[in-house]
Amino acid sequence: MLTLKVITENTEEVIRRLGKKRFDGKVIINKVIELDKKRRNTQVVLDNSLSELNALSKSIGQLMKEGKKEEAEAAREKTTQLKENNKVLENEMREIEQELQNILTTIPNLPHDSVPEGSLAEDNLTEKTGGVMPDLAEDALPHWELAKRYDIIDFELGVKITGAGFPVYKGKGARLQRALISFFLDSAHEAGYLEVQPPYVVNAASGYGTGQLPDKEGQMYHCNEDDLYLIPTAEVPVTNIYRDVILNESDLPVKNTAYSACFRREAGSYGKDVRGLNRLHQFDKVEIVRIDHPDHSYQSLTEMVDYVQTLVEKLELPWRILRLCGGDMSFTSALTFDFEVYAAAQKRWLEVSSVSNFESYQANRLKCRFKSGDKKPQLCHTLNGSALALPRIVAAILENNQTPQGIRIPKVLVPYTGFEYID
RNA sequence: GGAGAGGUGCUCGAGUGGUUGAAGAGGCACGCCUGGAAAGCGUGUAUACGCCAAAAGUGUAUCGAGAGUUCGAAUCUCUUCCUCUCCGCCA
Repeated sequence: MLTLKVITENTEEVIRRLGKKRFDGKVIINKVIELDKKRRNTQVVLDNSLSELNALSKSIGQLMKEGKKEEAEAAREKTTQLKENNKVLENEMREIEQELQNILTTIPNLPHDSVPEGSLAEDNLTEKTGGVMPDLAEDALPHWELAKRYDIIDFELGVKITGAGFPVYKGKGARLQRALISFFLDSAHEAGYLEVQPPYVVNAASGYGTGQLPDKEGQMYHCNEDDLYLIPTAEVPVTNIYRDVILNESDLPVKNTAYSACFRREAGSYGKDVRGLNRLHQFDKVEIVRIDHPDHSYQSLTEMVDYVQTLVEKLELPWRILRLCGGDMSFTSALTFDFEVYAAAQKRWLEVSSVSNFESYQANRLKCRFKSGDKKPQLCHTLNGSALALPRIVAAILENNQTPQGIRIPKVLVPYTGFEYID
């Protein structure tokens, strides 16, 4: 959520920058400013009125003590009207604040100045590429065929047990999953991230804190009985560790990593995008999260991107980094880099990581602040990135590393899998 | 699921209607003391939203949350959420 301060002090700039996100803010921003003005005015009147009532009450107490009954009685009568007046003002205030809040949650974050213009995937800027494109035979198989051939991932079985998008990993398939998780967690640990194991189910306040609610309500699985949500990413529980927290400036940057299963309803997805492992309702991911000082957050973002790059390099996959254009970025992000790896049989780039700086947008909802010395608390910046999401990594490994003697496991993973080939 | 207890500041903990934003202790910060440290002494130590050009200052709100009683609520009533203990069930 944008702060009122930013909106009221840099109105024109806010509207201009929102335009880059394909969000027409002219009307809505002016509405915010108007409401904010109304809110201030109402508060002045209300505060004065409350103040008067407080003073009156105090004097009544005093008068009673002194035994001046009549005077106290007179003062008491005066309070009646004040109280009625206050009630009206309080309701008005509440309505204004509610409306303001409702509007603010519909305004996306401002994109960073370096975000390219555009609204389509084609408008994303390729920042960097690396790795070697595999030279596959004409009859190379897509990963869902390979999964079947080697009997390592059973999509039909998942359909039977749960439904589409919930595959069952078996044998070396399951062990590969576990190997990747361990490899990613160990790497993050070495890079200085504190490992945490968060809950996979969160309350509404947490969903709201990171921005899944109310904007993306329909994307999360919801447990009606207990009013809890299955996490779509570990970002939600991990970032919410810092909800309503005031950190010391010296604690920054906070660096956390977590593995979790992720659950996404993916309503409306179809076709080749959801084939095989390309898009699942449940998948595994290791996430990195940082809470940082505003002056340092872009340095952190760079470090995180560099870190993720080391992962895809170690996995020997062809990769590229995209700087997302305004229209392709998430609602809450200020700057996002996507990592894609090439799946050579599908001949497609697959997104495996998204690394973002949310600046103070999430922190404002979370009320995640830091304090330096005796200065006023200030909003932190929050960042996160996948490091990495498993299914598409697995898809690319299967497709790119297919050989006549089986699927070759990247060297870095062999100590984790305990085997060199899936055969 | 059944029964009970409880939710106060960074922490512990007092507080059953009237300068209580909240005693006391601890912690922390700064200062004094010291050759240095400890001890000791002193001072300070919430957040949000306003007012003010700004600082100084000042108003309002906040003792889990919401509503109510009252001139006045941390204190009384109701609702609700959460935590803990015991029993039951159970990885």
